[in-house]
Amino acid sequence: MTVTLADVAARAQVSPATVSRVLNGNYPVAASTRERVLKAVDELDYVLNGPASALAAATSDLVGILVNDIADPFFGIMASAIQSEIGGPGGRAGGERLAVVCNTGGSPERELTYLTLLQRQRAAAVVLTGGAMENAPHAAAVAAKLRKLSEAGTRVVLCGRPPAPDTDAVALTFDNRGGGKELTEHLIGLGHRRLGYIAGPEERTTTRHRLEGHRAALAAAGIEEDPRWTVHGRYDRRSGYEATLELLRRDPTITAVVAANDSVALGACAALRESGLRIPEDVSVAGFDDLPFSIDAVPSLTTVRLPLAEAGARAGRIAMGREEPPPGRVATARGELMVRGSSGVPRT
Amino acid sequence: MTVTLADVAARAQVSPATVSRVLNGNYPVAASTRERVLKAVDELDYVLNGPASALAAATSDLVGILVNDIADPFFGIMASAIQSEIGGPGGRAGGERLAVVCNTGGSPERELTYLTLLQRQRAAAVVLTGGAMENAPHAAAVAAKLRKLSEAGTRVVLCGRPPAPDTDAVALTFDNRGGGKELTEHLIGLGHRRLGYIAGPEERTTTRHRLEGHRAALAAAGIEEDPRWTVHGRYDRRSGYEATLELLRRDPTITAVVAANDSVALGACAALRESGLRIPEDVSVAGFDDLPFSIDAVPSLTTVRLPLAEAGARAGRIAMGREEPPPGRVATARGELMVRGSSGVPRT
DNA sequence: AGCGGTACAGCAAGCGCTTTCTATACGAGG
DNA sequence: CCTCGTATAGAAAGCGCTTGCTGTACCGCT
Repeated sequence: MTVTLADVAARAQVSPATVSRVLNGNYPVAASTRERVLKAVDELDYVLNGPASALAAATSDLVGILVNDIADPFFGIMASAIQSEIGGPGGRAGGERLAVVCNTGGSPERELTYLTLLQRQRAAAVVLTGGAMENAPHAAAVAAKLRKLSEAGTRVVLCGRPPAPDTDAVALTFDNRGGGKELTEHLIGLGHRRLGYIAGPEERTTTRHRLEGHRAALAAAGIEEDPRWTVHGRYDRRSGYEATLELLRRDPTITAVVAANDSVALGACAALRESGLRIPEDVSVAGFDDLPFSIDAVPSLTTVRLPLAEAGARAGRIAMGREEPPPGRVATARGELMVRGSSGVPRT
Repeated sequence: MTVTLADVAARAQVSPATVSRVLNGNYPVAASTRERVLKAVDELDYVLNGPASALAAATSDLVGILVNDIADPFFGIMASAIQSEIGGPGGRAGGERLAVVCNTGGSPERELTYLTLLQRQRAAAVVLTGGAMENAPHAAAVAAKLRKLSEAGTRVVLCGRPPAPDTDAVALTFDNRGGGKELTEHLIGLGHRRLGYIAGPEERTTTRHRLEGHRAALAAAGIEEDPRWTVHGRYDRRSGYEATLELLRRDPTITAVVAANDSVALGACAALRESGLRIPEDVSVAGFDDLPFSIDAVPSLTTVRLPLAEAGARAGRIAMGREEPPPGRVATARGELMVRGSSGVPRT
């Protein structure tokens, strides 16, 4: 029924071993033989059996990319960059690899299950993107899994995620804390003293770091934070909308809203506008990430640009063993403050 | 080194066959034995070898999802919906499947290569999303590939993509033509007579269908189209920005810009605004897709909502054999016109 | 002419699992 | 008490490929 290596070998009048070597191309094969084999492959329309070769060679060409939310461009951009370096089809790399994107939906169990699935497939590498859960048992479980994966020869890279202690995973992190601090400093510099903060989900490293940066800036400026000024939500627009309304309810005198990310910031803008407030005349708004649509908002969003594509590309190269891991296995990329129209001097 | 089925069997004092049966759970195994095996699996931290079982069973639990651009929420939303139904970890489905998202970047070769890779992995199902290339040789090559996949038992589903002739792929298409027509009719109804159109890349079914709908509406209203009014570009914001500038240069008197999709529309808005034109007082703008950010634009975007998530979910279920394919293997979903702030009555 | 070396090609032993077929044990029916 | 059906476990034959090792020419050299 299906064509096998043996069929090709028979047709080319060589042994299966030779066909395998032609296909893998790491062993000397005479040009004439190679040609005969290739011709047979073509005529028979032969397709290698992936599982069989993975089994025999004890390696596979699968590379897993874990993302929290595939519908969120934040992850899409990173995934795209990673994938382009993985080589996949069309990539610069030689051996074709199947880069697979797995959507965890931010759920710890799914994250773990995907890691197991990847381990089961004997993946060549795994890249985990985005913030990690701060739940201790889960973090430990993930760390254990990552250790197992490394042991089995799977390269593990964290992209936009803090280092995982007790593993030999390479981490390319973002300086979320520094970015958050800089952003809030900018607002304080403009004269803002009452700033609302819409944080992401709790138990997320990204959430915590950005919030810490924000608070550090407030503290440095001698501003005492009012607990009413912080609201937690999800990393989406809807959440930003609702949280802003809540913020306005709690303290209508705030002059700035700092959002967990750009999507949230957009939701915040919508809520402010519907509440009859002008941006930035009445309230300034700031986001985080600088996704492509942020510059198109009206007014365009003041935010912190994260080198998503660069980090992804680097993560991909490291995962492929095409670039040396950074010294100490950890590298931190800084964000860049993008001051745009949504932030201004507060009314006095 | 690595734990195998045999190790588990030894530890549980049973034969490898029994362990396999416990793990696959389709053969009667005494409760006491099962428990013993499960305990051994747990103690040894055993993980099934995917390739080996795929080889032996001649099936795999991989499901491929092909997308044109993973960084584009249009695909992200569909992929997310598909994946949630595939079962993956956490899904409602029983057997765990690895849903993998492959990013073709809109390149025909990559599309083909990914299909081969998936074929090589003996994927259980493949879902192709988004518009197809209209390049004849390529379309034929893809159709041939899809036929091969079907023959090999891989279920093939097209989501948001026109049917592939001569294959038994199930197609869930969007009525891009009808949506385009309705959108333009709306603008004409408002009084517009000179409408610019920013189309997507040529040789893309989506592009062609939307454009055809637009033209059908013009024709029906007796408006003769000026060739200067159509500009082709990519499906991204940047392209919309540039195309709009070009449109304005060619004919500064247009009163409406219809974009290939929402991202393009946003770019168009930016260009118009920078050109000192108000939306919709001076120029109306319309998009397509109704992505989440479209409602947040200022003014919010008039567009055509496509049931991305619904179609994706259905495609996922069909791919899993959990839902009957539509009669005739083809179903078409209509878009819904969303009239919002970006379209209005033209100046007279 | 005889020798070692090089360049290929083939043999055969698995890789770790699934599954068909066969064996065993037990309770029920005659 | 013997036979038979039922329930459960094991033996063993692959699945299709890779790869270490073993030939076998053929070349250049002394």
